[in-house]
Amino acid sequence: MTQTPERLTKGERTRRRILHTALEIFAERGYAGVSLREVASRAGITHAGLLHYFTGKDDLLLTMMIERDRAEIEAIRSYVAAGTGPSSVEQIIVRWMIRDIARNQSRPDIAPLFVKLSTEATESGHPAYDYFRGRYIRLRETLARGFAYEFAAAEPPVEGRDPGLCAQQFIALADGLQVQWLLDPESTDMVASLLDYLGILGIDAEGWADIAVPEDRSA
Amino acid sequence: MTQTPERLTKGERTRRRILHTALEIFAERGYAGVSLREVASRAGITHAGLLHYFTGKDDLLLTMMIERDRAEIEAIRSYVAAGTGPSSVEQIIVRWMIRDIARNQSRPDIAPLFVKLSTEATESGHPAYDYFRGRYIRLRETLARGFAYEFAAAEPPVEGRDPGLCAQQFIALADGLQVQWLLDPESTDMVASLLDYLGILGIDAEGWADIAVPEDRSA
DNA sequence: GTCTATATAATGATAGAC
DNA sequence: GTCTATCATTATATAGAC
Repeated sequence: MTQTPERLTKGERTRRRILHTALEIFAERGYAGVSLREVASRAGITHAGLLHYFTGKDDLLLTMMIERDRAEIEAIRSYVAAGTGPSSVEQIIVRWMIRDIARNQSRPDIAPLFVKLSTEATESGHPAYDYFRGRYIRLRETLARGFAYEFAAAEPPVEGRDPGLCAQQFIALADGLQVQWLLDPESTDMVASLLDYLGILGIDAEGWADIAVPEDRSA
Repeated sequence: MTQTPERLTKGERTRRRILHTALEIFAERGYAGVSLREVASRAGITHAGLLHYFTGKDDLLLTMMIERDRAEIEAIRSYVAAGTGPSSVEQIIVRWMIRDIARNQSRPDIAPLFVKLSTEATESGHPAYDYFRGRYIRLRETLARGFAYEFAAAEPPVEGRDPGLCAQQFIALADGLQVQWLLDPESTDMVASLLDYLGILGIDAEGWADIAVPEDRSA
């Protein structure tokens, strides 16, 4: 389905290396505070070389975000397709997010990026404003269906809670915990906090952080 | 206790105007993405004029944050002192935060600033890293005592919940909701969401957004 | 595919006039 | 108390060599 790295052209490999590096640096220091020269340098080329692949800084940012989203969505789909039980996205999305945050807590990757960029992008006119707006809306919808499923599947079933509101709260909680965790990792257990929230709702999420999921194969 | 604006020296008035303007612009577009020239220009002076009052950009940021904190703490203290009932900070801090967010939702002010800057400052080495780290720790402690009070005061009293964990969740929720609200104000009711969370915990927070509190008198 | 060289603009900061 | 003038640095972006 996808080519193995060895069979990629040199250009394609460079392009991916740039995207990977950009993700790393933007995750560390946001968008406005990072220069193309630095991204390029850490990717082993000059900034002029980088601009051979992307028309500019905005293009790099948005390409990176969209590419990353695509990979995430594909990972979820393939997990569902190969799943041992769950046969739709809403049946695994809440667990997926828990597992995702658990993984990020032990090996930070994309989460700090999203939190930093999403706040930075809240100013209308920011190159990623539309992207993030749409992303949050879609995520909230998907997660709302996930909560509706979990409420029905819970033992006993959860009554009287609005899945949309819970989706909103869950996302907010995850984002906000990320900030506290980045500032003070020792005193912030994101997974425990999220599982506790699910517990308050009446969802027994014991062990959700440990569900087996195929790892990302991207560099 | 404080001098009236008319009696301030010209320099002091300018200094305050700069701080006020900086807060506005940093709240809009973060720290890294804003230039001193822009702050100065919107404050009606040149950037060299601004640097007469602050040693540099970092100094402006930190002075602004600390000054703002001081005003907030004083406001809480004076509310408690003049209070009709509650006689300590922990008895009103949860309600205060709800009211504060309600006010910010109708007239955005300082909240977008804190969310944007706090994420930006999560990188160690950022000029405001230490400040935000300390601020979150203090806020969490204060709020934990607040939750302990509310749990005991609830009807019926709330048992078996960790006030510290709730404080962490409440702050995370407030921060995260702010992001969603900034991106999509129509579909995000921060106050309703927070009151719902308190409701899940067993705290009846009906009307907490409307408690009367003396307004800030600062420009 | 990546480089050097360069154009152009903006930044944080300083010195010193007024 | 605020300005103009200027500096050194860095930025994004382009043109064209190799």
